[in-house]
Amino acid sequence: MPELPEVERFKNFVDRTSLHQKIAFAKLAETDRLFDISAKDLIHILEGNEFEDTYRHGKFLFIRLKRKGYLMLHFGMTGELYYRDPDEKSPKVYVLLIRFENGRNFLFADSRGFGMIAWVHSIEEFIKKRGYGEDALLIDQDSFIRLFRKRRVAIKTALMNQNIIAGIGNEFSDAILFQTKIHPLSNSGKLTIDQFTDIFHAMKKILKESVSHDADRNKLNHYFLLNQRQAGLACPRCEGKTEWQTIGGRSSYFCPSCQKSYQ
DNA sequence: TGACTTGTTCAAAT
DNA sequence: GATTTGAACAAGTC
Repeated sequence: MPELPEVERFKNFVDRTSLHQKIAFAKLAETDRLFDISAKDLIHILEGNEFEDTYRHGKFLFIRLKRKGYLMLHFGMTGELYYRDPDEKSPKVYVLLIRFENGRNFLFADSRGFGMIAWVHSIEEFIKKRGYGEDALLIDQDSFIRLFRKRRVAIKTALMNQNIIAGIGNEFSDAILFQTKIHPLSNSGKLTIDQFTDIFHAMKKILKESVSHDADRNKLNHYFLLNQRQAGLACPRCEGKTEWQTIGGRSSYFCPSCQKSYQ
């Protein structure tokens, strides 16, 4: 599922394929996932325009347009990008199709429809208005600790809350907490400065490494619970076995023997 | 057949 | 007002 590293991969994909080409035409499927602008206005803005540059904040991708603002894409659970020749096989169902003047198609597909498309005038304004936290790769240690110390929810729930920090989802939160031997149900406010410091460094390390491997999960097999997510697995660190529990409305996997809970 | 999965938002509760 | 909780959404997999 697209968390921060996958969105970084989409950003690199756009950089590699789609910048500085004139948009011949744009087509938007009927969708209720378009925000802050009408389909007609968005298409009007896109046609004749060019992608100039890209930015990522948490799980949001912003594509700066040569003329007027940014196209914002959020990938939900199943969002994907394609850049294809017209005669190349490409998904039949898509949310947004952009044809460049060179004849190639840029496609945003999203089979489960949890993604989002918007047009924004300013990235800062968008983030502020919706209350998203700082990006997980950019936040500094002191701010990180200050934010999490005052929360009274499960540490996993806090890590996944995009309004505290942006970019961590269900799978990375489990992997980070396994690394630090902290039970996902631990009360965030009850952890020590040392524990927050550990979580902070584990988070940066896993995210950076994942980004450097283009979000290829197969290259991150040494991070337990990132790819193998099921109950009853042998813990690589102790004699324990993984357990499943719903935390913050999401499936969580952890080792109850070596991940200690702090309440 | 149906339980389970994901990220985000929203409304209700505290 | 701030924070927390949990339901809702779609559709693919097992």
